[in-house]
Amino acid sequence: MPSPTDSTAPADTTSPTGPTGPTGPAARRSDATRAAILDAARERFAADGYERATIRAIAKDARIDPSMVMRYYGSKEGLFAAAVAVDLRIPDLAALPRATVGETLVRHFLAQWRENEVLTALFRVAASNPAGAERTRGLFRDQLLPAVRRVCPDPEQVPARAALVAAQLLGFGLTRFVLRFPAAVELHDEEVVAWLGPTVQRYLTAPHP
Amino acid sequence: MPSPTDSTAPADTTSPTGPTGPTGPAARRSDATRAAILDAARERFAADGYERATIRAIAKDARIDPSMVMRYYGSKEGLFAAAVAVDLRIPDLAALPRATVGETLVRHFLAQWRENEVLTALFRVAASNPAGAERTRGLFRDQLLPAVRRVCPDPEQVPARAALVAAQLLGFGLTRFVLRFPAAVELHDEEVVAWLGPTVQRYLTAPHP
DNA sequence: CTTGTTGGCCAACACTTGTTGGCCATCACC
DNA sequence: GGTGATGGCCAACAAGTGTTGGCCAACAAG
Repeated sequence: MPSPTDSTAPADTTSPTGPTGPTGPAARRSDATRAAILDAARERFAADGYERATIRAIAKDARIDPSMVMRYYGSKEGLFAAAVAVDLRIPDLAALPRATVGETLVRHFLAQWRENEVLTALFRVAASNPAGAERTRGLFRDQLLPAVRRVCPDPEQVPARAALVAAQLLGFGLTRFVLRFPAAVELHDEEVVAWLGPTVQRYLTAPHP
Repeated sequence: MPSPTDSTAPADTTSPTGPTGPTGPAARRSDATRAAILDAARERFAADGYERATIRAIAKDARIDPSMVMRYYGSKEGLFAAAVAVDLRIPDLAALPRATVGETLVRHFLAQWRENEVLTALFRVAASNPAGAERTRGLFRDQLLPAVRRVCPDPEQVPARAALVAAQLLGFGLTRFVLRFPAAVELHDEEVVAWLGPTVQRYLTAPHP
């Protein structure tokens, strides 16, 4: 499986737009199309899940031919991998007042979930697609676990505490953004923070019961 | 959409096994096959989700012809509806010591989830299938909401508290049984009760923050 | 102007899906 | 024994899927 960042497109040996400027690698004419495909893919995966988000539908949304998707991303799996490359940008919990880590995390995840439909796409797919599930486990392992480690002194307890935090945050995201329980949708963000904040705080810092 | 209990099979006007006994409606010769189909369907839906759980695969598991599935359940949607008819059997929270409702609920859901793979099937499907999502909203509305109402005096707060409970319980079920985060799988049930019990207790009985 | 590369589309392939209709064996009942 | 319903399978259909290869226009380099 190709990494999320590389494409299966022909290697860019020579830059058609002249020498690469100092601002980054050469911008190709097709970059706009590539981005349009990724946007459409995220939207479709978030709305329909993996199987029903067809390449034809994604291509139609991006206003290009389905075969272009294959040329740029190799396969549907490659497209998915590229579309849901997520960086949670979890703040450094060790740099915060210890009593506020719970509330901070809840606020952060609410914001992330709302502004990035990629999370909805990822979890919708993860529920019924092995590759998607593996991707979420990677997220947990590589991003949440290290963050929790910064706030929990006993390394032995880190996985359990991180799992509890994940269950709570992911559970609320699921009920609100994926399953769309009306009661979860209608809660104000401040209420959510007030309820979930202390829970996450306890999972992170309370002594093992 | 047919109700979960009725099938699209030809109406049983005359009982082939003689007059109906006092133990219930006539047992038909095909009942074993019907049950085998439902079992196989639950297993496949739980393992693969809606789209990849093909009727052909389900029929193969049940050792019958795919066309039988159509005859007995009308369509794939009808089969799904029949396969994931779930009764959570939530205990009457008003009959319990008020301080134990949280722990009781957590224990109850852990048991339900483990012994009934139907929950895994339902939530796996719900994440990417509108009909499945609607089904989970019905579960929330018709089974969890009334249970919470029995323990919460203020009707105005019931939906929010129920949503929080659902988020926590469903979130853990998701991480352990659907996404299979190792850290969530390895937690002992008693640890889960010790951590989640107080959370659910607070969501149910603590004063509005 | 020629030439080679890049971006793009069209048409098709091979396969799987849900679904349907027809045919045959079995069994209860007259 | 006849007869009709019931349980079951086989073969096919139409639609939709991911994927592939070939063709064409635009444009930069020589």
